[in-house]
Amino acid sequence: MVLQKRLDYGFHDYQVPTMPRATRSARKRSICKKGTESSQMRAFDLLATVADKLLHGTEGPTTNTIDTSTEKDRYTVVDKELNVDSLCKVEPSQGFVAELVLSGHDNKCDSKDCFPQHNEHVEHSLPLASEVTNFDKNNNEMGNLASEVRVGSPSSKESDNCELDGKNEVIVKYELHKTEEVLTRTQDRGDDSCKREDPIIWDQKACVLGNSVSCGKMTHNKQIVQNSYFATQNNVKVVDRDDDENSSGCTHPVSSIKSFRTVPSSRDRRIKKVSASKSWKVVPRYRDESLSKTDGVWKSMSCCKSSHDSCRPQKSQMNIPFKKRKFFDCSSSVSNSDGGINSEGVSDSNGKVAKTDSSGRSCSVSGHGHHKSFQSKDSHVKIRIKSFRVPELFIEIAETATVGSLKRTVMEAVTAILGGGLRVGVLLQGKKVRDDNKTLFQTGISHDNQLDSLGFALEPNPSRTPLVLCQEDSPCILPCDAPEPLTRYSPDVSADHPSSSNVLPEPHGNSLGNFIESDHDSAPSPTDTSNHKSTVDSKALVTVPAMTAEAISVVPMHRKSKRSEVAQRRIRRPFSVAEVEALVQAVEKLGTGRWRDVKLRAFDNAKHRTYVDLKDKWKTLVHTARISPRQRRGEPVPQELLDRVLTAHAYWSKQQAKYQLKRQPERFVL
DNA sequence: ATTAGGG
DNA sequence: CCCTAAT
Repeated sequence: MVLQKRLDYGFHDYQVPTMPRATRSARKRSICKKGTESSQMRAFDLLATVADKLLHGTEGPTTNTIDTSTEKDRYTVVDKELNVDSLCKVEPSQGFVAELVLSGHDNKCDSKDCFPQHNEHVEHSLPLASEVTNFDKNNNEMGNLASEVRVGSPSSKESDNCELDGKNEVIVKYELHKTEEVLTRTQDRGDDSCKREDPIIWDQKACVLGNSVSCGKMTHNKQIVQNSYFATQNNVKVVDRDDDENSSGCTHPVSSIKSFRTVPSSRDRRIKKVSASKSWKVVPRYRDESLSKTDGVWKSMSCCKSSHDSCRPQKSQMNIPFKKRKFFDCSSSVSNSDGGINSEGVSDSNGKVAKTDSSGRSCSVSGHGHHKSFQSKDSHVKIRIKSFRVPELFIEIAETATVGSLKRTVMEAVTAILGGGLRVGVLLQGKKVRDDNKTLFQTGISHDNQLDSLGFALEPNPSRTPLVLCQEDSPCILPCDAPEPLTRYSPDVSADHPSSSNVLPEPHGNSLGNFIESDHDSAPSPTDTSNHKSTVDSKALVTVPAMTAEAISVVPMHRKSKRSEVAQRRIRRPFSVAEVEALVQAVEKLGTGRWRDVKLRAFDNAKHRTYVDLKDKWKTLVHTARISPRQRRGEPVPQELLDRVLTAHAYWSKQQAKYQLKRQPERFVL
């Protein structure tokens, strides 16, 4: 057939190259495939939205903030699980819960009611996380609230003497941070001080940073929390997720959000694939440690460790009665136990939000009480997640790497995690919302309802990996799969040596398409690495940005299990003019329909360009050539090339048509 | 493994 | 770019 076809196209003389064929490895991404897709949508839309926000909000700032200097070679972000003291039952499992904070009102909450009874745990948020800014900016109302939180870092408001259930006395200091600051803070000193090279350390000691926060067992301690973090204990929603997986998360095994690009209207977002990556394992910590970032500093707190150490992965539910929780909600935040990520703040479109329930109640938030009037008409639910924490992430990078590369590396790692290594869970009133088919409204997640009790959790995709629980002391490390480092460069090699610093691949000789970049430029596509799973299973936790020439290696820390690769969407690599030129030239010669040959002829060295990519590029080139110049985006392609595209396309289309006509009769005959 | 198309 | 169906 093939040959026949080629002949038809007119390439009688065509010779099959001896070179290796470029193949696009099949990805095994979807462990859970089809069935799940459609079903997961609704609630998932929300999740997707969140994810998008997360990514967007994060990117810039996040990367920028990282400061290598403090770190040695390794940068570790560790996530601790949070626990509520008394409630401590909650075990952190692998999931991460987002903490939602209701925006704003808190300031006002003087009333004791507003505060959580229990200690709060402070969470340590990943720098990344970030706050989703922009969101709600438009709302004035929100704006106020939001601004309180974020803007004006310097300003801090304090509410003192709030007592929580009498147990704890909490002094809350609100500090407003600008988003940036928050992000920025990432590593700074705050971290340093608490930096855990050794997670363990953290547990025990409470780090006190900044002025105010001290961590420790919180139970009856007086704590000062800055920022919105205070809220919480009550709200803590424990996630049962862990083991639940069966029931819960697993429901849909999966999911990775297909694309993070968000559409403005988040609602339509769909999540498509399920990724199987289970790989991302978070290390469960049995300790309750939590870090909080308060002023930019991260603090860790440990709570009730002993009791909790029990390591029950399970479901710990909230001990707190619902009512109380609500109560507490005023304060606004919901925290989660595990801590994967915190998000703060959920608000509905009106700034009012969060308080809904509570509003009526105790929170004396000024004026915000319940103004239904504010509610959005469109019935859209707006959610603001201030920050997400990312699970433990280890990155190893050469000292010689630039800060910029580190930033990118971290960004990539985070993106990878978010994109495929984690799945998002939705918690409502402490319970996991498992039915993805329900609409938000049906679930109760509506603008005027319960936003305060809404939580998001980042959970590792269910992997088969056994969960390893950490022992107390060794909490750390662990369980994770051992994702292998992805290095795009030499995936295979690197796989074996996780720590190996990678390196640039040496440029190979070019073949025809020399101009085309060879792989090394290319970012590691998960695909590439994963393909060779034979070597090891690497999870692509991290991808290294292509542009960096520097050798970077990111290594996920835990490397034990082997297994699956994370299916991740390949990074986008726009075609350069040179590539377009090569493509056009090849197509002119070979015609359309012979993408493998085009690949071999012109892109043999560009491993990241598959024949499918070339075919797609041609498709887009044809489209581009047909639209007006002003509608074109990206790096402008010389008109001359576009003209050639049209010419070649027309020519080959005609050829193909001829071929078809010619064949038709034959078929009938047959 | 490739190709062709839709998304 | 991804995904699928059809080759």
